[in-house]
Amino acid sequence: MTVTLKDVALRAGVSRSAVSRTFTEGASVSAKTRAKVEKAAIELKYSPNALASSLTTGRTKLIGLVSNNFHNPLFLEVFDLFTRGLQERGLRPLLVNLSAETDPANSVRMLRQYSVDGVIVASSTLPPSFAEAFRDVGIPVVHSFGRYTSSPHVHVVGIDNIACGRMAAAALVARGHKRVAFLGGPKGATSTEDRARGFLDALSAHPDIAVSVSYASAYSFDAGRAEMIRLLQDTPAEAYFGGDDVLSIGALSAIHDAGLRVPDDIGFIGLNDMAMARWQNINLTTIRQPIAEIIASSIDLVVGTIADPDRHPETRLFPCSIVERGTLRPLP
Amino acid sequence: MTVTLKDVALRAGVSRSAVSRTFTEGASVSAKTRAKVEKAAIELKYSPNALASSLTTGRTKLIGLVSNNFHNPLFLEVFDLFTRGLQERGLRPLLVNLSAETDPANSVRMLRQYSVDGVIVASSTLPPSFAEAFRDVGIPVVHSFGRYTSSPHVHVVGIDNIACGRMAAAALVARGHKRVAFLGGPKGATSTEDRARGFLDALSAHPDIAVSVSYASAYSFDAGRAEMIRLLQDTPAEAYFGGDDVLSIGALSAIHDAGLRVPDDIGFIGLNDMAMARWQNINLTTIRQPIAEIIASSIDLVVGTIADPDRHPETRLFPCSIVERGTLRPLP
DNA sequence: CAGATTTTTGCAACCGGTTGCAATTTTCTC
DNA sequence: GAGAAAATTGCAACCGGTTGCAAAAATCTG
Repeated sequence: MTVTLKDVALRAGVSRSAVSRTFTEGASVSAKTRAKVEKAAIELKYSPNALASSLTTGRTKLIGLVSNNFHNPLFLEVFDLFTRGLQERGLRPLLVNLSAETDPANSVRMLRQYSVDGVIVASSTLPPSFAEAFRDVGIPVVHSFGRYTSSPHVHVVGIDNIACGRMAAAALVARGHKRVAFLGGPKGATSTEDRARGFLDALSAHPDIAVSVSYASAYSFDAGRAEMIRLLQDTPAEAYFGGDDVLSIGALSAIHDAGLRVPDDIGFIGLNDMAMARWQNINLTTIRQPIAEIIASSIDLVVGTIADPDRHPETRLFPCSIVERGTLRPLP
Repeated sequence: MTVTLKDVALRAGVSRSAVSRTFTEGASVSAKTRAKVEKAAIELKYSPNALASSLTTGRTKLIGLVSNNFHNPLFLEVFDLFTRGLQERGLRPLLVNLSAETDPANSVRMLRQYSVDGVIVASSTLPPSFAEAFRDVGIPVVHSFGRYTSSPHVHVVGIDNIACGRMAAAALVARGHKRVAFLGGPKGATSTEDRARGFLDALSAHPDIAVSVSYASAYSFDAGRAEMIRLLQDTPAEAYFGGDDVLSIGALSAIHDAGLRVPDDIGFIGLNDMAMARWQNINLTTIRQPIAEIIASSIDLVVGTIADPDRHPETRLFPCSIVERGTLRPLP
């Protein structure tokens, strides 16, 4: 059924090595044999078996793409960019959906069985130890959207969440709000922890401003809405920094339903700038995370690490910026 | 660096075959050797190379998941369900992002090189010929969200788009609307063509109702909004059937911005019932497409076809139903 | 055109597994 | 405990490729 090297070799009247060589970049083949082989290959519709060759070359061109964010619309953009970026370099994404799993053991085993050349962990909630589990078994790995550490054990590409927290605080302070709050994502998420830290840190310099913090159970519309509904039962703050965009959108829906107006009664700033944030019916003021750059850089890094496995772990943080839209009142 | 069968065999003091057999379901190994092998395997952290074994078994457990819908939030749900469903059966999704490509040649070549056991084409816009290209080279394939044909050449799992068009028409008719319209997705998309057909077909029985049709350039917020803005320059219809949910949400934003109220001034019904449709700030009346069933059935079918490649092509259509929310006035 | 150089080629071993077969060991039967 | 049946085991060939090496062919040199 399947056409192999041998079939092509037979038909072309050459050795199997000759066939292999015509399909190997930079191998030594005369124009004459190459022609014969290519002719035979086309006639037989031959296409080389990438997995068989991986056995000797040690390269599968398979990249494990591991994520646990299959409910945040931002991640559709992330998967789009990752898959396209990988494909452009001739790499194939093997997708792993972690769901609620946080133990790397299964993913590591599975991706090792498939001899992936490298792994990209795309998650803003998993701890650094997750990606480290891949490094521990010698698989090049980069953690995208991961947490910064001063002495990283694996490559991390993302944003400075602490700085983002500060940036959000500054934006609210600049607008003269006296009661502000952080409505974070799930409490254990590294990104939420860091954003909270930066936010509180920046506000500690403003003793006249009242600050509060609470957490939604997930980076999701429903969780953001539920938490905001809870907050509205008491006296809410004047302005909120939402843990991310989708959660903020959920919170805003609760605010509208309560008959309050945005940004007059309550201001909101999100984080991510996902495509939906600029939809005219959402129009969310937010902190833009440059995901295209993060992803391109992650791919670069994993490719580089495949080429040089001893490469020193690196942290690449990209600057974020505020995108002014309609959920935060203008600067005075 | 990597631990192989031989290393384990050596350490356990048995033959390579014995090691292979302990890791093969249902092979003949004594409890004693199995114990020795497992001990050695654990000590060496051995895990079998799935690709090497695929060479002899002819099974990679790799499934190509091909899609061109990386901008429609519905497809995040689709990818989530597919990846989880495949993983549960021990299958690994190799993701292919078609972007704007509509020629199957590249995907076919690539997925053949990786010896995928089967392919799932997840797209409501690609023509049947796309999936057929896989069947032509002997790869089991199912087209999810594909177009129904009476004598299919490949498996198709999805909904009856023509019936959905009729259902939408009936919903608008039942509400007494006299000027209705279909605001479709991209003109070439099979799903849009069929929905338009069903819609128009059902309305042809109502000569007193004025019908019009137009097309957005994509199943996207921006395209839906742009087309609606165009429509609002003239006299718009009283009620619209939107090609899908995300496009409908875009159209609704234009309607709101024009100062018109929904559903009083203009009614809207979408299609898909993606997660966002039930967000309280969207609250879209829509036709629910049972994606979980479609996906589970697609996986069943591809697995079944891998087991029996001569299986006759099958079309499985799932019933849709209207989900009443806030964008269509209640039945009189 | 002979001899030296370079390029091309095929052989054979190998990558990490699986599997049919025959030999060996274990278990069963009486 | 002997003989037959069943279970286990290792050998060796194979899956579809790649690659070092030496032989063969082509090209260059004077």
